[in-house]
Amino acid sequence: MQPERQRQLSTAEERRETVLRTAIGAFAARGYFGTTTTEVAKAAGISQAYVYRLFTDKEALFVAVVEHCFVRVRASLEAGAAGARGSSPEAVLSAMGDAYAHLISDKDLMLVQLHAQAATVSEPAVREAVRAGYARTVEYVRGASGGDDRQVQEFFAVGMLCHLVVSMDAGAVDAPWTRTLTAGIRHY
Amino acid sequence: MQPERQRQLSTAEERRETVLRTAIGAFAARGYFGTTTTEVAKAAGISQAYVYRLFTDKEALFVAVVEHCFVRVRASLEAGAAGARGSSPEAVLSAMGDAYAHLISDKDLMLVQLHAQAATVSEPAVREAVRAGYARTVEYVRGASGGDDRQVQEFFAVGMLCHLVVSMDAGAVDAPWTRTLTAGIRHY
DNA sequence: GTTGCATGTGAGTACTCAATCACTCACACT
DNA sequence: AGTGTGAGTGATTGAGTACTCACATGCAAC
Repeated sequence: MQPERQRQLSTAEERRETVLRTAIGAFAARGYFGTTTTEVAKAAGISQAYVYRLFTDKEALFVAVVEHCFVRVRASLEAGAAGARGSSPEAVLSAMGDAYAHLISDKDLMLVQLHAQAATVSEPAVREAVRAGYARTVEYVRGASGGDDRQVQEFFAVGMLCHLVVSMDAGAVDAPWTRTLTAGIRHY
Repeated sequence: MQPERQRQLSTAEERRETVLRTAIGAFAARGYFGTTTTEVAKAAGISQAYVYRLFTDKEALFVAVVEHCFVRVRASLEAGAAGARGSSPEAVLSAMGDAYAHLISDKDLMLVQLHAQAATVSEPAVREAVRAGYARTVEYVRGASGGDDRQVQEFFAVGMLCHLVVSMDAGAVDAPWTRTLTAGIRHY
């Protein structure tokens, strides 16, 4: 027998990544204030006490989750843009929008962004993370698409409208007003 | 002396209105989960116990606050539209946007809307209130402006972008990315 | 002025939450 | 086998939390 990987303990770094991944699902439903560290621990399959060995406190945990979300969003935009390199700004923005629509077909990622935006008001650390996340994302979208201010702004405005539609689950309501708001918004 | 109003006790209905008005400021900072009923009581100048005589529970209180916000938003849009009656859809939408910008120069109203949107995910009663609020608002904007689906959708997309900008306090950050996001967004 | 009812509160209850700590166990290395 | 270190947990704590209830007070009508 080879000395194949058989240990039952993970490294702290692996655990941290597991927590970041699974905590998205936990925070998605009830946000920063409404989600307990016990729920996060359960989602990651560890004890609540151990959460505090991996992250200094609940705020640091949430901030790490938010940063993780922004990284994933950017990765998805990059993948989308890669398929339309050299095209017109409109085409690149459309490809990015499409990639993003795929990314958030699982709603949790988007919901965490929404909750982070709300928590921003009272939690300075979260505000810094969200600002930094949008700063990088806006500049990336501008650079990769070559679009002007107007186009980039519209890209994010539509993204925000998307957040509204998803949070209300407007897709589940068939009415003129939901059709107006969701018109042309891709979802998979 | 006339029998002028001199009583020190309010009617329950008056108190309820006071609570709705002042609770906006309380909920604005930390949202549904993060705000305590004690804070709401303090803001209204009554005891925490009495909050529960005026509203059946915290959820009903928050829902009432959210509905109150939507009423105020609609009133402000109506006032804006009144000043541009008979003009082109673009002009009416612009007047509405201007009225809304004035309304939310005090950020609390907008922040409550944002927090309500977030709470929507896990609180069905809040979801219903938010859906009903947007349903009426979308139809009002459509009817009063005479704009088509595309214009109405953009009106709300810009509104959502506005929420993002205010929640992050992007106006306080002077950088290319904030200038891109806030370009053309009125604030007073 | 006393009766009846609505307004309003102080002092709780039962519970949950973030955070801590003493502790056990797994593993690599000698 | 022995030892040092990092992974991981059960039990607990102290500070809130939503919500309740017995009781007080204001006020109008008779």
